[in-house]
Amino acid sequence: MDFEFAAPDGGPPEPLCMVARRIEDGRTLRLRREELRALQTAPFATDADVLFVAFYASAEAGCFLALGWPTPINVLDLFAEFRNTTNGLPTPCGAGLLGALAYYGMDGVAAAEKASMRTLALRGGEYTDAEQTALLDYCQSDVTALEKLFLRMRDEIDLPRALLRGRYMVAAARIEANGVPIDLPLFERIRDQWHAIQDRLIERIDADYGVFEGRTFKASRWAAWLTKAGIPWPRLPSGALALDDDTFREMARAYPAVAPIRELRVSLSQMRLSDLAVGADGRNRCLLSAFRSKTGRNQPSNTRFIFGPAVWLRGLILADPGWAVAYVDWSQQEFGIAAALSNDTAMMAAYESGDPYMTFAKQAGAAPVDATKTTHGPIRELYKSCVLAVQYGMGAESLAERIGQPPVVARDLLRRHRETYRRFWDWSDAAVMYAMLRGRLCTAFGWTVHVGPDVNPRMLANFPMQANGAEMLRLACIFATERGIRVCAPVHDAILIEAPAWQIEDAVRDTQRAMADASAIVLGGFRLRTEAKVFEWPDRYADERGRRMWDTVQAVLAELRPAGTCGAGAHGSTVRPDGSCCTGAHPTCSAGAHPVQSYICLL
DNA sequence: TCTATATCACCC
DNA sequence: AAACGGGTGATATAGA
Repeated sequence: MDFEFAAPDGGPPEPLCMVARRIEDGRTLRLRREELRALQTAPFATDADVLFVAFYASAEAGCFLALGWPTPINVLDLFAEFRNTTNGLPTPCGAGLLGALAYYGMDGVAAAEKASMRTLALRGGEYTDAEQTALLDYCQSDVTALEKLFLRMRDEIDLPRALLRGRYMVAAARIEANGVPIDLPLFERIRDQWHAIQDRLIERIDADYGVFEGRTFKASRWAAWLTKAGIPWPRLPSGALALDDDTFREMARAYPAVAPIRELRVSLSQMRLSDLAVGADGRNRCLLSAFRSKTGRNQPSNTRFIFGPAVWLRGLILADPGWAVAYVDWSQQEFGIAAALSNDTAMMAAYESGDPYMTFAKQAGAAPVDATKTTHGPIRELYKSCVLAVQYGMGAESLAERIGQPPVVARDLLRRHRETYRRFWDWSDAAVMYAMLRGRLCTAFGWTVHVGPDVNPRMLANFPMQANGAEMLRLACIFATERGIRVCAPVHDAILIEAPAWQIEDAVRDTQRAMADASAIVLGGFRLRTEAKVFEWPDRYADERGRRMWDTVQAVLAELRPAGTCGAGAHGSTVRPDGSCCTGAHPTCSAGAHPVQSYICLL
C-alpha cells in the first residue's frame, strides 16, 4: 500500500489519499482524504497473519498514526530490503522505488511524473477534484510498481529479519511523530537575530584585521594581513592557504596575534544554522532517514534535526512545563561490542570494570592496579585515545598527531593494544579477511555491506562495531516505543526521551532496561551499561561542550536587546502557568545576569 | 551570475 | 598512494 501526503515543515504528515492492493486477488482500494479521515482503522486487516508491504514504511506508518489507526504488525519495507540487498554496491538510479525497479531492469512510473506529483502532494492545502484524481492515479501506479518490486525481491528476502527492520520503521514513525520539544520563542529569536549576532562578533574582532568582507572570511585578505605581519603560513598541496582549525591552532601557538581570528572563525563556524524543522507546536520533527547509511544508521538531515548542528544549539531543547527530557546513552558502546563479539576476555573485563580506558592502561602495564582517573588522568587519556583510534583503524602517525606525542609513543600504544587484546585482533583481522573473500559482511540481524574490489579495509574493520551498534539502537527504539515510552530522537548510541516530570525516573529506568535488553540480544547475553542525563523544565538541555558558545550567544542577544526588556512577552507563549514570564533558568530573560563583555570569548 | 569543486566543520 | 569509521552540509573560490 501507499499513501500520498503533505509534509508541512516540522509538523506531522497530512494524508491526502491511499491505495492498497491485496496481492492474492488484486483487489484494490482507492481512498481520498475525507474517506480516510472518516475511518477509525485501516480498511484492511493488519494483524498478525497479514504481511503489510510498503516502500519506506515509516512514511506509511506515520500516516497511520496521523489518522489514529493501529499500526500493522508485520511490516515488510522494500526500501530497507533494497538498501540491505545493495548496500555498498552502486545503485545508478538511487535507492528510491524507481531506482530499485531500474536496478532490476524493470520500469515504473516516469521519473518526471513522479517529481510533479510529489510537488503537488507536498503543496498541501486544498485540492481540486481533478488534482485528487491525479494524485490517486499516481498513488496507484506506485502500488503497481511496488507489487512488481515485491514479486521480484520476495525470494531473496530473509523474512524474519526483514520484519524486524519493518518493525523498526514503525518505531521510527512513532519517534518522528513525537519529535523533540524546543523552546520556540528563543529559537525564533536566535533565528531572527542570526545575522546580527554574527555581525556583532565580527565587528568586535575583525576591526584589528580587516579580513572579512561582510560575513565572509577572504583568503586573499588573510594572505595580505599575514604578509604585513610577516607571518609565514602553511599551504595545501593546491597552493591555497591551509585554513583549517588545526592549522590555526598551531599557528596561534607561535603567533598569538592569530588567536582572536581563530576564535572568531570557530564561533562563526558553529553558527551555521539552520533550517531546524520546528512545527507550530514547538516540536522538532524531521525524517530520521532510517537505513540510509552503510552501517544501517539513521541519517537525518544535519540542518533540520536538532542533533545535527553544533552541540551548543541543543540548549534549545526544553521540556514542556511539568515535563522532563532525558538523554540516555550507552557507555563506550563500540568498545563493549568489540569485546563481546570477539569474546576477548581481557577486553570484556576492561568493559565491566566500568572504566575501560584506565583498565586498559593497567592491563598493558602502564599504570598500577590502584590507578584511577584522578591519580592517572594523563595516562588514561592516552589509552583512551588509543582505544578510539583502534576503532577507526587509525595509524601511528595520525594517533601521534592527535595525542601530541612523537610517533614512537603512538606506535607503542597501538602495539600494547594488539598485545593486550590479542583475541580481539584475531577476530577483527578475520572479519576483514572474511569480508574480502566472501564479498560481504553482516551484523547479528543481517544488515549487510557488500564488498567491491577496492574497499577500504578500515571500513570493514569498523563495520561490526558501528553496524551492530546501529542494530542495537534499532532494537532499543522498538522496545522503548512498544512499551509506551515517548521517544523524541535516536542519536546513534543514545536515545532522547520525555515524560511528565513525576514519571521521568521510571521512564529512564524503563529506557535503560530496553537498551540493556537490546545489547544483550545483539551481543549474545553481554549487557552494556547506559548513562542518563535528566533535564526537567524549566532547565534546558545542557551539554558541557557547548556551554561557552551558548553563553556567548546569550550575551550577544542581551546586548542586541538590552537586559530588562523581557523578550518572552513579545511572543506571548513563554508565560508560565504561575503567571511569571520567566525564571532564572530561562536564558531568554536571564542573560542580563552575564557580564556583557564576556561574549568575546578569547582564549 | 551561476555552478562545480575543494575544503572545512559539525555530529556519533 | 595513503592510510580515521559512518555521515550532512556550508562556504569560499575557480571556472563556465
